[in-house]
Amino acid sequence: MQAPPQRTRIQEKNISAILDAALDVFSQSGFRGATLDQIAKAAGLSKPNLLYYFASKEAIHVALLAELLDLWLDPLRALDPEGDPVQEIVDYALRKLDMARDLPRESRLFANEIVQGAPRILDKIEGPLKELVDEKAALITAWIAENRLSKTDPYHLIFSIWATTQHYADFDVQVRGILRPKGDAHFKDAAAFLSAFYRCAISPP
Amino acid sequence: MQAPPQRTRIQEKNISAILDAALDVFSQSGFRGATLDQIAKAAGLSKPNLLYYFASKEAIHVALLAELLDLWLDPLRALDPEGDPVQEIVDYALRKLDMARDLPRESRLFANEIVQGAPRILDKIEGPLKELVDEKAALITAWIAENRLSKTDPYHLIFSIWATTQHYADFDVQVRGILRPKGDAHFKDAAAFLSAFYRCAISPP
Amino acid sequence: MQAPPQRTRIQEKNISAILDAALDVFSQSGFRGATLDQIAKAAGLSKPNLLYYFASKEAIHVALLAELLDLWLDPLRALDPEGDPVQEIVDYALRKLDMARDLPRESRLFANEIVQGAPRILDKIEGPLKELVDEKAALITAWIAENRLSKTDPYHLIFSIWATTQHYADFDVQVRGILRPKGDAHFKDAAAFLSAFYRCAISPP
Amino acid sequence: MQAPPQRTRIQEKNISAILDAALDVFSQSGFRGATLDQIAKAAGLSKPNLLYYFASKEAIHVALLAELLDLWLDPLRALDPEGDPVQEIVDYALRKLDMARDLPRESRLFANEIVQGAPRILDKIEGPLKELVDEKAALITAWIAENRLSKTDPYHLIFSIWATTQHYADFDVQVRGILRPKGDAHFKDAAAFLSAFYRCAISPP
DNA sequence: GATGAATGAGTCTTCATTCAT
DNA sequence: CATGAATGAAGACTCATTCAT
Repeated sequence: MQAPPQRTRIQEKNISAILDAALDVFSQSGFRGATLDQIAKAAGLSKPNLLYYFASKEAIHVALLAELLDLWLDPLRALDPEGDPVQEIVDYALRKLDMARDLPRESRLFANEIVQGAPRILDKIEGPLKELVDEKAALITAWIAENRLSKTDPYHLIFSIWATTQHYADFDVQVRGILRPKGDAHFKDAAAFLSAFYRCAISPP
Repeated sequence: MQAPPQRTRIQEKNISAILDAALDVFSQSGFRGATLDQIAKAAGLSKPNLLYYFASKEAIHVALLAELLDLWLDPLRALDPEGDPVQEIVDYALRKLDMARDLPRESRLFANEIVQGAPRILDKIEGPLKELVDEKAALITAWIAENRLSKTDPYHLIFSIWATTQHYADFDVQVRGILRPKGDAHFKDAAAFLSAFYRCAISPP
Repeated sequence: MQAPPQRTRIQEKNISAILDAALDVFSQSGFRGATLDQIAKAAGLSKPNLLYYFASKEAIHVALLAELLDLWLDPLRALDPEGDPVQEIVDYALRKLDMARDLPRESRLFANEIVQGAPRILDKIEGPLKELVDEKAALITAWIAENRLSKTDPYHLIFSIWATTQHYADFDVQVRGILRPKGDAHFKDAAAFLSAFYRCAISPP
Repeated sequence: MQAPPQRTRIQEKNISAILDAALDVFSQSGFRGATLDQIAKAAGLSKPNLLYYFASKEAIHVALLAELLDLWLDPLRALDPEGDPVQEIVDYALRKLDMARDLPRESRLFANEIVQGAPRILDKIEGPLKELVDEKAALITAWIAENRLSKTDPYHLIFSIWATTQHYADFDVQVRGILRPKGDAHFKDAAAFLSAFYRCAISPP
């Protein structure tokens, strides 16, 4: 195990600023659409100074994805074998919905990346993500075997939770365009909808 | 009102080739990531020839979106006031899933566009799309009022159908990465899952 | 065998202009020291137009080296097994000296490349060049065996001819600095010197 | 006249390290191709620290050339008016060959510089170098007048010695490419060749 | 209709040098 | 003495678009 590289306060601050700016820009424009100029401006740094901290545009993107993947998977990790199955899953969906509301940039960052074939994160998908999903799918399968959930495919259940919740971040502009002129209120409606929806769909007969 | 310009067979063929090539490229790389070179090569035409048929890169993209929007909304349009509500909605979801399987490029084209704020299609969203959704939401509301569907928010129901079905096209690489080494079989599983899911969630008590 | 790509007159002209400009610039500044701006200016073309004809700066350099290698080796190739050994070798040296006088840019191009480790031409050196030298060295060895030349190492003889003649191109500025204020007259002196020199050194006892 | 600034041991050591690193890098990549980063890394110092000791990249290069010029000319300086002319000249060539073998970096440093027009050392060439060569050429001329050497142009004789010996350092990669798979043995062969060669060419009739 | 040729405006990246401590 | 941080200037290369035929 390697000692964590000691970072000065300036480094800490600038790296943070860069990653935050990059999240802004990458999530809105995708990797190719984003420019270092935009990121530099958003971070309040000069372009070469960006490259003093990160070797390349791609390195920034990769660092960002790596940093956020954990955060992104936390709700699924929190699925508790000891909890009540129906409640656990509904809670999971609601937590994901909260993240879509509170961290839409992060959601769109991943959406952009994956829609375009995940060229910079495929290994993470086929590695740690698959492992985690396999583990939780096994848990759900066990719950079903114990008759504590209705019979459903655990993988597609998880996919549906991702889809229905991230939709509110990734397709935000469409959602708002259709629900106009409502404001953010729709997240409460969505929560009610999804809550009822999943409860009904997975409650054991 | 002007008569539609008479198109020769060559024009017809080339425009088709361009749009098909553009669909390939834009859906995979997004607007900014795509280059006219790629499109020209895929279409088997020279770059200036592309611009003979379309005024600009953006014009190709816009034409493509416009052309596909109708196709894309057909399943929703087909929601039949005269049909059986539950069956209609389940069928709608399944038709959308079929489209995700058979026309993933189209799905990703829209996904790319909307994730990045729909800069070239926002008017369509706030216009024709909103109208159509409003209409069908009213239909669903009516069905609920007649007690032929369980009480749910019609807008979020529609969003959830979009999300859960398009997910299999837009996040295809992630789905496959997690379900590996299965092939395309997962679409059958998804159909079964979604069918049961929606039937359960919307059937009237 | 592939048909040679048909080139239009414009292509012919521009490619020539680029290669000639590149020879100017690369031979004077080396690969790293040369800039596309300089080459473009010398060729009377815009920088992107350069890259319309050659994929990259390196491609120009490689094309140039490839084009000139043949020319560069012609004098050695002309070493005639049927001729008089001493005369053949003296003539070879003199022809090389003529080339150093008439094509100093070409000489310096190779000098620059080889001094820095020949990163872009090593395969040519270890391939065609080595083969040609091996062949001619064998010829010299045969001549020696027939007692028509004095006993000398053929490889080092060839190296010495390269060195002594190309010196007048590669180290031109030094030669002129020392011989100042003479003009080009020194090439005649050099020819006399080398002629006598080699004749004496290789004539059979 | 000012007293030479007293240097601490640290300064002495660092300046040495910088010059040695610079020799490595400049001789391999030329002035433009070399970067301060490479030199700093090779010297084990930080980049700003380099510039504490030398005002600029160019200053390092100039210091290096100046430092080595003396060393480089020592063999010629050693040409002894009291010695035996033929032996003196053959020894000179052999000493130069030893230097090409033992100090190839130094040779390539000058080669790089001179091939590119000697922009940073032209004054040295036209000054001290020319003077020394003039002096030794006069010596050779005197020897010839005394009939102790064959009649040859002393300047071109000196050039040929430079050329044939430095060739083994400057064009090392080509020499090795052609003589492959021999190792360093070729220096012994070269010494034998040059020794016989010059002895024959300059011995009085 | 079609295309070879050309380019202006970017876009990422490098690098010698300076600043601040 | 030493270095982490920062940058202006330049450099290679890209690309949508235009020109000329």
